[in-house]
Amino acid sequence: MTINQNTFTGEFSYSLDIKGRVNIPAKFRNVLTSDNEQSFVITRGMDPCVWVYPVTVWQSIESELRKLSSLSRINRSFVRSTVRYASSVQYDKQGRIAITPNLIEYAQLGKEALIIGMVNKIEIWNPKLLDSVDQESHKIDSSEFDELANQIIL
Amino acid sequence: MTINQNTFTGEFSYSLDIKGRVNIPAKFRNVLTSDNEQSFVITRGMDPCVWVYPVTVWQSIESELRKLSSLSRINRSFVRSTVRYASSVQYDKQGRIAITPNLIEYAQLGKEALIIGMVNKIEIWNPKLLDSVDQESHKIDSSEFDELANQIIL
DNA sequence: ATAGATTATGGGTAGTTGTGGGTAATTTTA
DNA sequence: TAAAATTACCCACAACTACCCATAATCTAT
Repeated sequence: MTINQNTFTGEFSYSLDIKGRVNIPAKFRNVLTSDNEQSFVITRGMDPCVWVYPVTVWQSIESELRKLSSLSRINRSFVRSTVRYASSVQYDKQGRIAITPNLIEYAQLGKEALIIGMVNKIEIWNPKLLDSVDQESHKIDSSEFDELANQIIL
Repeated sequence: MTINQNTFTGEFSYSLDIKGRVNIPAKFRNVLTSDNEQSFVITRGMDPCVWVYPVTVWQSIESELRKLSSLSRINRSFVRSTVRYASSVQYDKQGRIAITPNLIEYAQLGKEALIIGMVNKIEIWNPKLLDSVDQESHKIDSSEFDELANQIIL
């Protein structure tokens, strides 16, 4: 067991079945710490995709949110939009979680589901949608992109 | 005389077998520190080849990525594109790692695999592809090499 | 130079993983 | 309250992967 706990990388093409279930890649399940009790929190991503957090990671996000004063209007609206669509799900014996219709619609998920490890969380995408979002942002941000790459990648 | 740890130099012609496995040269395995637990992280190179990092080296990249807040669109897109094709692999008793179909396709790997030490990481090339990329870039780069000369002394 | 160890390559097998679908329990709706 | 829909839990199977052993080529040391 070599990888960091609760850390996700890599890309997987899986399918969303008729009941709205997707498999969580075995590699991801295997690095999930046991205190998560096979459960994730799924919610809307900032991009049009589904975000999947280990519950323990989500809990630490919640405690950050708690620190934000509700006096500020922006804070209230940020907290609301973050928490509103979040729900906790446990994967079944085959390693699948059920995505709520709400989120399926939001991420425009069809049969194909692209699952991407994003270090501290997992994203579930409609592959075609990701393509277009990707191209879009590459056009806009390429210089800032290079800057980040210079800082981080060896 | 001991060589630097986790430092790779030299070139090797190995073969990719039918199951998509390549041998990591013994010389490379022998300089890999034990805290890597015989594991590498493989991902897309900037050139059309496969990059192979010792896990410990990759982890330092990961911890930089963790600092980037997902509130920023550029950050999200940067993390995604960096981590998307990365996966951790452990070499077997014969010293081989399995290259994912994804990466085999990206690097256009056939039976021949050229393995090159790149100091802090390893590159796996289709030898013919490297030839053409090499010739291409020689035309372009000769002026930029002069610029590099200010930074590095050989 | 020769024996022994190491290294590169091939392939077999058992267990794991991804996917589909069935059935009973639970919730929702009329 | 009964019917309909949804959910939770179960089993089955094909494809894949991890792990094992075998062999030939290469290197090392005496």
